[in-house]
Amino acid sequence: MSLTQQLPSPGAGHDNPFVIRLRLLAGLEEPELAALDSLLGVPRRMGARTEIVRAGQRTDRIHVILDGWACRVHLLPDGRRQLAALLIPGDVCNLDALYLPFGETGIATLTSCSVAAVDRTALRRLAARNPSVADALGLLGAVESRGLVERNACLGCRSAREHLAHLLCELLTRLSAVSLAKDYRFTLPITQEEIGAVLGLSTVHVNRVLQSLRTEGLIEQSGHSLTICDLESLRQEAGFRPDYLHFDSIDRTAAGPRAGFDTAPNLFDC
Amino acid sequence: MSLTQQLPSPGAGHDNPFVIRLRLLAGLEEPELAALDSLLGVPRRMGARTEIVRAGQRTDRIHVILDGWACRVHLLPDGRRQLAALLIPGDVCNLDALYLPFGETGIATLTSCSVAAVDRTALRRLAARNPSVADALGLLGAVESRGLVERNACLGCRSAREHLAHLLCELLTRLSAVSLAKDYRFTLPITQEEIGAVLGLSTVHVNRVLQSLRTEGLIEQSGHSLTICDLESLRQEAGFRPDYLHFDSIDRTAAGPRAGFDTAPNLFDC
DNA sequence: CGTCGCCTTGAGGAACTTCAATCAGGGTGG
DNA sequence: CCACCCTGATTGAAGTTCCTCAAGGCGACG
Repeated sequence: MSLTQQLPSPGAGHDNPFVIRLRLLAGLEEPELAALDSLLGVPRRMGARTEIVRAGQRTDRIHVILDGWACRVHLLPDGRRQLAALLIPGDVCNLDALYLPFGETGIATLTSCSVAAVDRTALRRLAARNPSVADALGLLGAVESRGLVERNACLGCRSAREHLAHLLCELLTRLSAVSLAKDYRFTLPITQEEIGAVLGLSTVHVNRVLQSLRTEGLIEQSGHSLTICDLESLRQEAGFRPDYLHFDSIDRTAAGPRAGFDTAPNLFDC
Repeated sequence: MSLTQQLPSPGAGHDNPFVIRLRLLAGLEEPELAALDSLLGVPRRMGARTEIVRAGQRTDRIHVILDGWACRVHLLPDGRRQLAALLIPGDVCNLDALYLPFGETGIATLTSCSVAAVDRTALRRLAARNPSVADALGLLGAVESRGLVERNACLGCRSAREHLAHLLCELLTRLSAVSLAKDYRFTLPITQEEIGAVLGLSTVHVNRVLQSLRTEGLIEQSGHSLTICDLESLRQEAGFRPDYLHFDSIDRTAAGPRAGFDTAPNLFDC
């Protein structure tokens, strides 16, 4: 689970969580990492709750979170909003803007953030010249898509409790990968209302479910710090399988079928 | 809305709905279309409700629906299933397998289907040689991702009625693009249970909501044929905006901000 | 000390589910 | 041709989950 020991490696910008992610996910090596790092402009500091990309507006830059939390906000015509993703350091905010510079979903910070950006045409040119960059981008997109499918399943099938448990498991895993969680503890710097917007639940209900997880000893909260006391139970309840996050996709590509699926039932016999 | 008049054009396989989609979406032209068409193997005929790709198993081929309906099935560890997408002629089933040959979601036919396939490495090689193919694949992926985000919003924010109305609007639009809908009428060859698995609702509830749409004269059903009697009301209720389907992305890329978004409120002021 | 944002709690209601039974249509075997 | 069966649509009734509204509490900050 702790994938972050092999970090030390010389070169520019390797404290950069985006670089960490690319190395972990896509196995990118030195020349490409440096090229990408140099395309990223100077990080911009932004306050909490400010827009990075406004919904419906053209974007010619791909944004990357280096520090802080942000989210993708999908606005419905009548004003309701669904958070389509929580973005943590290392995450690309709007990869789809590489091909679709317009969209109904915006990007906004949740906490104060440090955000870097790449021009989309510059990135596409780099990818066209450099196949392993192209592959890395393809992988990033595919993994993002998997995450969306998983969240769909959460929204469609899972109860509020399962869904919240799933989110916490996912956050622990993702934050661990960029060294932002230790000993099952991490900072959860967002409000219950925002959690509700991710889960498709009301604030009140999020509160009650969190509370029940707390009183049952599955998690502990103090201030903005959350610790998962019983990961195994939480994972079990959530039906959480970290595979879809693909923090180890390199070996995976060469591996055999996944454990637990060898005897998977026919799709229509369940 | 009828985007399919300019079809006549010489060349191989242009009755192929996949080719139609690629032309519409990515503006691909003759040499690339022919190259793609030649990579696609001989279409395979498959019966209704059979697996195309089993969840958890390695896939080295990208599948394309040429005829019939299929779906992406996401299995939860405990056996519940969520349909992550309905696939109609012209749709790519598992584009993400280009980069991630393993996954927790399978592909299965719903009706009898004709399905073609490409080897993933062959396709990647073609993309590496041919930038406009690479762009087309990128676009396909981005559009798919947009669809997932929209469905997330449906599952998270919209009521059963809104969600169903949204699905019907979406289907009309997508089917129209491949000439499978005429006069607001199309064939809906799937059961209410399957609709429920898409919407995250029980069969019984789907039945009741469909019924209310029918009695209010918004839609008509006879056998497997569905006609939308009052598209405007349906669209209004659903909050449906076809933009995310990107059937016209070429012009869109060059266009200004979208209508209705110029005055979009701040993400946090709603 | 007052205010503001956020968490918490209670009560009542709406949306949706589950269970169970019935109905309608199409195909099959006799 | 008819009895049978199987799938899928339909209906009713009872129960859960989650929502809305509304009020308090608590800590941070000016």
